[in-house]
Amino acid sequence: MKKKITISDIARELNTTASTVSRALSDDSRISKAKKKLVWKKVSELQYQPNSIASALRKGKSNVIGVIVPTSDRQFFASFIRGIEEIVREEGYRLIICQSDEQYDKECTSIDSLLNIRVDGIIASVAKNTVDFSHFKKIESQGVPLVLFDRVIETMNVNLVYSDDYYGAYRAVSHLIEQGCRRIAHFAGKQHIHIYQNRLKGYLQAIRDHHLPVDDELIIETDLIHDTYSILEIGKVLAKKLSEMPERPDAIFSSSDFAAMGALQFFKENNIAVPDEMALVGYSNDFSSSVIEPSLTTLDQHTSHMGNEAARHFLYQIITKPEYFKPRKTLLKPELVIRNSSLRRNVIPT
Amino acid sequence: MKKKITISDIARELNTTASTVSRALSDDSRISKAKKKLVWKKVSELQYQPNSIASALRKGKSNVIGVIVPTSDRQFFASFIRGIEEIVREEGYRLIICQSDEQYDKECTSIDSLLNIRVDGIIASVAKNTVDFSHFKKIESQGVPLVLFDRVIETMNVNLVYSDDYYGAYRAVSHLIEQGCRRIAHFAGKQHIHIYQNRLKGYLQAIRDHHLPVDDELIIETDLIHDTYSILEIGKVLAKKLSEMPERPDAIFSSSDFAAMGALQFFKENNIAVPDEMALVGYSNDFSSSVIEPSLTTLDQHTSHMGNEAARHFLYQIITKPEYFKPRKTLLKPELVIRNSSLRRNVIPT
DNA sequence: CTGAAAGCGCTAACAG
DNA sequence: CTGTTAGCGCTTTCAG
Repeated sequence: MKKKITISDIARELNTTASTVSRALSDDSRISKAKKKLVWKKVSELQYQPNSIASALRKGKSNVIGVIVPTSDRQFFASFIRGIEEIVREEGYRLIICQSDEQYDKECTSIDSLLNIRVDGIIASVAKNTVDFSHFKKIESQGVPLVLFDRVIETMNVNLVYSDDYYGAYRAVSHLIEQGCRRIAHFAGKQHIHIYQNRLKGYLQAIRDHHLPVDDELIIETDLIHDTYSILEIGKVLAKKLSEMPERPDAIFSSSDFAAMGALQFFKENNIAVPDEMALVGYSNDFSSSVIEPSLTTLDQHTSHMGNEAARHFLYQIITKPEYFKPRKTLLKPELVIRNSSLRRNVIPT
Repeated sequence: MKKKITISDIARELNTTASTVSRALSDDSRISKAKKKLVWKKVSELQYQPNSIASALRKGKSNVIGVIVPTSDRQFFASFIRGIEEIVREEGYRLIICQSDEQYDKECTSIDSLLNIRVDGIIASVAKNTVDFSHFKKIESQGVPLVLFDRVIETMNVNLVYSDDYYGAYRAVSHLIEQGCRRIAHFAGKQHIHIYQNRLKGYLQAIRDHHLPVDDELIIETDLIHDTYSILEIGKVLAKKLSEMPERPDAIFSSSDFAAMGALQFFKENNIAVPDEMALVGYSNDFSSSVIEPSLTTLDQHTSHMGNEAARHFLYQIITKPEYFKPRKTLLKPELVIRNSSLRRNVIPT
């Protein structure tokens, strides 16, 4: 381990003091151009690396934002993160990403570590079975800006960025009805999670608004948060169940792309024509939904845009005096991407 | 912003000193059980958050590892990161993830920031058009442990974790030949990138070992690093080109899953039967490759295992005295996942 | 325009 | 078992 060279090393070589060097480095107006030149020269000569730990300690500001996601290996969260980065990078912030792996206790320890390293803010989506929110309250009480996204806690008075799941579901189901579907099943996620609740509500409302009967048998609540391949299997199992009903439904609105794709695979294997006998709509617009055949109609949540918004909320809170600050909520409209799995008029290419 | 409470606040309230509290918190054996109890109680009472910035400054150790990836929204990198996390989390390390977005200058600034915050190590995959490596040399010269993965720099004497691309390609092409293919095209990535070079070599060797002629026309070098949807398009264009050849090839080994899928889509649209008229093998085992139809044969690189290895290399370097340390290189064998796009004996399900 | 000095919060000799 | 002291590297008054 090389000896790290510091600001005072530079000062010594230049027969000046640490404070002068510090000021030169931060381009302070009170330092002469000449001196700055000298300092810069020495800096590169000695390969000086500023120590932001020391600076952070002194300034009480770390210039890092903590991001907590349930998992980073989903396109959804990955592009969300990218969306944050786009915005904050030019303001000089770095991200530190923590994965809760959908576990409450990992979520807690993540928050603790982030608080320990004195992040300037936290952007988070809550884990699937988190029901107690005291750890999030703690962030607030430490005076650290917090923005929640997607799986938000609506009762908390913090910045929120989320997608209008009610609207998305309503839009999806209306589309299916327009396509002539009359018995529409719904793969619903666990109802303690807000987004799934709202999607169910949207589904119900659309059915009712079109004067169709609601059949509880067609609403299947299941845990849609697992690794991709497992959800695919879940989709297959549910599809089988639906296909064996005496009065088989003619469409499924699934709260997960992957469950929809699993169902689609089941139907293909069992010669149930999609979309003609069974139309399908998924949720999230994962890349694979564009590639499966027939391609899957789904809802795009403009995730990287969500990330942008979350970042802006953070920046806004940072520049606002606490006494004037009011949390902002952004609700983004998802967009229905219509593909072949629901387009009855279309010929399905094989 | 609440006043942050410190170790000395606790000390004061307990009529003791900061050092005692510090020791109690680190569970030092020299502190009495009773005192520790008291300290712990106060800690939770006052909602004390340890300041790891201060601790890091003092100890010269941050307990964070910097990870630099070209992009995090690819399954490949996402699961790699997850693989690192699995291993280092229990050793108390956090990750800070930087995306170079395949840009040389972002890569440089990422390295600088990481060095500035005094990370304990850096794990990186190099950006697609990075040709100058001085920024990586700098990491070494600062005495910071470095491990390179996937797109490594073989000439650097650091820890390396990569996949045996030569083997993967050889295996893929041999498989195609076994399936009866005789004119096998290759979508090659840009040849200044090592992994693509090795895949081309593996392709060539397999062809030669089976006494087939090498036809340069069938080897198409193209930039395979873009966003997913673009590569799909590239695949379509290349497929068209191949399909118009007087002597049409009967198989493609693509260095990218997405290009292979694009080609597959083109062939389906143009009634060229896959795999019977045209067999396909991709690379990376992206989820979508299992879902497209016919499902795509591809090479799985066991990415999260790569992440595990990278993490272990880092930990090994950390515990080894610099004078005894020798960089380790791990070359992992990819696994051919045989699916329908190359299995001629199989019936293709529609 | 520059320097001296104090201190961010914690840890680790060293001393008792 | 506990306290004293110094200092990690930087920033920032305050003083000139």
